[in-house]
Order: sequence, then structure tokens, then C-alpha cells
Amino acid sequence: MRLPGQRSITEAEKLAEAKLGGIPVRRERMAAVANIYRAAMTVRHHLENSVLRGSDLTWTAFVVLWVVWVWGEAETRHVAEEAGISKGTLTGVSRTLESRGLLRRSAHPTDGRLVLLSLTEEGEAFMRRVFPAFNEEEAFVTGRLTDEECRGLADTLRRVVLQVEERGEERRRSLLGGDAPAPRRSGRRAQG
Amino acid sequence: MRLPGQRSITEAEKLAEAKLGGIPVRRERMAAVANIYRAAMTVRHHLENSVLRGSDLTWTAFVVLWVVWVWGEAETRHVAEEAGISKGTLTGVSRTLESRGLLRRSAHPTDGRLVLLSLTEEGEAFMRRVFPAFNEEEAFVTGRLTDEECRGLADTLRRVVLQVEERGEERRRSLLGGDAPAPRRSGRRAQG
DNA sequence: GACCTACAATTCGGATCCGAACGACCGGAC
DNA sequence: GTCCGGTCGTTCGGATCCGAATTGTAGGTC
Repeated sequence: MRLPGQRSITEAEKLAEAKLGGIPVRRERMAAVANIYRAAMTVRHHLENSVLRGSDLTWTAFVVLWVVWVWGEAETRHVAEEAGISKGTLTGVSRTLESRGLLRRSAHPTDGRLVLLSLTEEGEAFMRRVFPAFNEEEAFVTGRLTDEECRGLADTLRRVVLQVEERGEERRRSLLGGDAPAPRRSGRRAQG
Repeated sequence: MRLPGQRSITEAEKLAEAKLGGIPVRRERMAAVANIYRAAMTVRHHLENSVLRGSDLTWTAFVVLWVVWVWGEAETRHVAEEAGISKGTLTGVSRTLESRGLLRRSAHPTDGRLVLLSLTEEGEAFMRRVFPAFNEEEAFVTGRLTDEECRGLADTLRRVVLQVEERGEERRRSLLGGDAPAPRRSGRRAQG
């Protein structure tokens, strides 16, 4: 059991504490969000530079393969949603994976708007071979946690995701106060 | 108190369970890593489309500003490390921020190799104005967690980061078995 | 001085990445 | 049939993003 004073606060968090002396801050919330993102990037970096490097796959490409693998066959918008990328990004990633022979893109039999993604036999073989190694590294990065801590962690994080999925859109609307959201500086412009 | 059977497993996790029936998998580890990344992307997306959208700043640009803000003045390699991006990416991001008048780049007084980053007065004012709103959204996304759960979450995630930081490099070396890591398919080639 | 190793930021090829605009398609109303 | 609102995937401008190659400086040794 750790006492609060023994937590291993990072150097950056200490500096933030000093800088924010005069500003009211919800420090536990700040620390929680900062560490969610830091852990995610650290884990991604480790996996990209261990198991994925040998196959020259990016994290995103692997996630897309994984989603299609467990779903069997899926419509692109659902894959994009589950993989956490935009539809436009998926178009590019799935083309890359198709060119490597791992993914197949086929038309929906009755709805001409839809495109279905599925793994080729080579893609299936790839996942059967690489996923165990991937899972080994997942075990490595969580090596300082017990099984029960992993379950608790996943459960806690699911509640964060659920909060945003169920209340996020409403929240963003109320923050804008009815105004239309500002367009991004980058991105496609109206027809020239 | 939740019982194991009442955890809100996502649909994808159920499908993975079925697909992996014949493969030995450390399921708690898989769920932990998957939810770390999913939560990180969900939170990032919400913040980019709420407080950051109005200022037309990306998450990465904001993180860089934040790091420089709490550090006061810092060398670029340290900022890149802390922000979780490569030095090359920081060169581009800091140039973008400089062009908007939020960040200043200055030469180190004695070491000509170093570049120091600091906020302009406009950048300081920006952070004093935007950070409280950012922190409000951090509180929103963690709204279903208690203060104590946030502290526990941050503590658990720090242990994941620590594991990779302290053992990751050695681990990646041993996985490669002494071989040099394969180069990425993308990236700069030897001089043509 | 010349030379060399170490380390700094920058350059840049290729791949992502977002999201607004867009074109193709669906399905119901008329 | 034609229209028309809604929903697909794709296109594409601009910004990231990585990391190997490169350029430049530091701090020696000779």
C-alpha cells in the first residue's frame, strides 16, 4: 500500500504545481489526463519499435488490421470508429494495407455506397503470427501491475470513455453556446 | 462496488474474446492497453473539439506550449522528450507557434548548438486564459471518477510509463536478438 | 592551426491525420 | 419518372509525425 506522499510524481508535475500556485486547478484531474496520454504514447512507441517494426507496420495500420480481424468483415465507417481514426484516414491506411496484400476491399452486395473490409488469407496468417507477440509486449508494459490492477485500470478507463461518448457532444455544444464551431485553419476550402 | 460480471465490456472486446478462443491470450493485459489508448484518443478528441478548436491549436501544439509554460525556458530536446514527440516534429510545431506569436526561439548564450524555447508575453496571456478552460474539460472527462480514483489512476499509469522507461530499451534489444532494428519503409534515404 | 568524436537542431522522404468539401448512392415523397 | 434530404466513401489542403541523413558546434587531442 502506497501512501500519498510516496507517489512518484514526475518532475514536470512538480514544476506545474509551482507554476500554478496562483491558479485554482483540479490537480488530480490534470494528473489523470496527463498520465493517460503519456502512458498511451509510451506504450504505442514501445510496440511500434518492437513487434511492429519488424513488419514495418504503424500502430494505426495494426489497429485497423486487428479490428477487421476480430470483426471478420466490416463496413469502413465502423472500422474507423472502432480504430479511433477518421474516415478519410482509413481510406489511406486501408489502401496501404491492401497494397501489401493483407486487406481486401469489396463492394456491398446491395448498397452501392458501402465498402466492406476483410483480411486476406495472408492477413489472417499475419495476425495469427504477430498477435501473440503483440500481446506479450502488452504484458511487458503492464508488468508492474497485477492482473486485478489491470482489470481495475481497464474498468476505470472505460468509464472515462463512456463519459465522453455519452455526454461529450452535448457538452461541446453547450460550451459553444449555440455558435457554430470554428473551422480548422488547415483543411479543404470551399470550391475554388 | 462492481462485480466482475457487471463490467461494461465493449462490443469489440466480446468479439475479440470469441475470435481468440483458440489462442492463449493475457486478456487483462490486452484490455488494459486497449483502454489506455482508447481513453487517450477519446480525451484528445474531446479537448481538440472544445477548448482548443476556438484557438485553432492542435493537441500537440498545446502540449508544447504547456511544457514551455511550466518550465519557463527549456532546450528543445527536453521539450520534445516531455511532450512525447520527436525532435524533428518539434522543429515544425515550434515554428508554427512562433509564427503565431506565442513562442520565442532564442540561441543559447554559450552553446551554439542549443536552441531555447520560451513563451512570449502573448503566449503567457494565452495560457493564463486557456488553461483553466482546459482543466475544466479534464474534470469533465473524468467526471465519473472520484478524486481518489483519479489519483489511483494516475499512479497506476505512472507505473506503466516507468516500466517502459526503465526496462523498455533493454527489452527491445533482447527481442531483436542483437540484430540491428529494421529501418522504416518511410523516411529519408541515403544521399542519392 | 588541423583533426576527430560527440552531440545539438534541422532537413526531408514518405506516411499519417483531420475534417470540410465533394460526388455517388439510397430511399421515400410526389 | 423526378426530386430531395440523408448517408456513404473518397478527395484533398494543411499540419503533423517519425527517424535517418545532414549540417553545424563543442570540446577535446595532436
